[in-house]
Amino acid sequence: VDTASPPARRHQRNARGQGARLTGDIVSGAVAVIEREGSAEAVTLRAVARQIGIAAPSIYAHFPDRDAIVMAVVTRVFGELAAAIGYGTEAAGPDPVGRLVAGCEAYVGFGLAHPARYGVLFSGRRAQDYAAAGPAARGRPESGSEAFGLFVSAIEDCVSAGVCASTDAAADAAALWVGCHGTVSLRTALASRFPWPEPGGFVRGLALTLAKITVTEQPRATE
Amino acid sequence: VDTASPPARRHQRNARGQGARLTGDIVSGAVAVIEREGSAEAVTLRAVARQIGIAAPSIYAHFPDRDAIVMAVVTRVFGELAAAIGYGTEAAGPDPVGRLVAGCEAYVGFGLAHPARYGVLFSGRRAQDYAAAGPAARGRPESGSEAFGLFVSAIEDCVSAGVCASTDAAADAAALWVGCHGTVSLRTALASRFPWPEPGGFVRGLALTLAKITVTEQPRATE
DNA sequence: TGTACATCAGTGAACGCGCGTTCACTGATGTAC
DNA sequence: TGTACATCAGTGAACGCGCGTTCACTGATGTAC
Repeated sequence: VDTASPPARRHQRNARGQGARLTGDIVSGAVAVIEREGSAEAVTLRAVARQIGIAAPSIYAHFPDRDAIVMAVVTRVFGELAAAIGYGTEAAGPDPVGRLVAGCEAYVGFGLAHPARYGVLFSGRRAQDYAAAGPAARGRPESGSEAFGLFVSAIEDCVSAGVCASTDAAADAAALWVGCHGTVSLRTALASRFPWPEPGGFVRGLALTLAKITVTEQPRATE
Repeated sequence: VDTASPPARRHQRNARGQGARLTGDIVSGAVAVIEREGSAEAVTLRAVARQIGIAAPSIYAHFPDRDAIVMAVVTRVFGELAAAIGYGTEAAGPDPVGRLVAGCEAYVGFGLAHPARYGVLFSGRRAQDYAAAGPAARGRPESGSEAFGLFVSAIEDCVSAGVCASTDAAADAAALWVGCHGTVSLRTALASRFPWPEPGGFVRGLALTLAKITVTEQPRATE
């Protein structure tokens, strides 16, 4: 592997008072390294510094150590994942079943489209602690719970609409999350070496089954 | 982390003609390192050598490089997993639904009991290739498929017994595998930071749902 | 308007470490004659 | 029964590398007087 790639281009010095911008650049550089190398192990201070064209010690003004960078990456990627789910859900229209299915498809779609980034969320033994307790997560209680909360409300909406037999939204949301995560994780790991059913229908079926949906086709509810 | 632990004890030299025994010891040592450090990243030639009390270069007589050791570990652990599933299934008795549920519980139980070992199976981007194509896997076609095959036959047995609505055993076995793997992976990653339902009932419900079981209590079929 | 100074943003060289890998080797054990 | 030799199982020192981290520093820019 061509690990020691040259320093791309020299990072342009930030203006006085704008030094904090480099913090974001470092996180972006770490994500770029992860995407290029395929794993969070590749996030070293020197690799990140090369990626964005700075000297390695410059990072210490922004992060106390390597783990803090990975922590910030986890927080950012959890945000991207939640945004992808939210976007997919909104694009699906008003039908709660359609929204739930679209949210799950968006989750799986994000994970399969960005396997390295997705993997960072669950690879580190302590990644989840970073996401919840790290300095970059100030203001938001638990990044991991954001995705879970979206699953819970999707199920609750279906229950309210009378198309879902769930009596414990939290438990069924956990099953839904397990299904979506398992799909991404297993397909990514075993890749093409396995005769997988096509993801589209598979995820839809998984979502409808695990969420205990009773009426799949919901004709325009009000109008 | 106390990485550089002392060499435990000196490995006793194998008798003439028994040099191949060290091959197995190296794999066992690698598994021990993984269990102790929690990740396959910790498997270095020197760490494994320290673990079993040999000099690092001695490994080259048995494995061409580091990756080959990890490959052999993956093959061994896939075997352990399949054995655990088989044992759980057999202990459940003759009822096909009970056997299917027990197999899933054994899968999840193995994964939660040995998270580091289980993680090796799916962590490396190429771990699955090792399991199928590596020299240590000679004679068995695809280690990963072993677990999958057990899921398929469990579903087929339920269909034969008339207690399962599955019309595509392979697709439903994939869903079952996704559910079991997702449970292990997500619970391991998020650990106690999340209000998980207790594993027992959760896995049972997941298995019955995903396998499309129609009759859960099967009174002694014949007798 | 000038000038000394503080601060900011970031650098370059160096340290000690564990790593994979190579090399020439050592010492025990079996075997041909 | 002896002895030279081949083989086996494994060693110890050394290499060059990328790493995290430290240290003293540089040069631009704003600010007090």
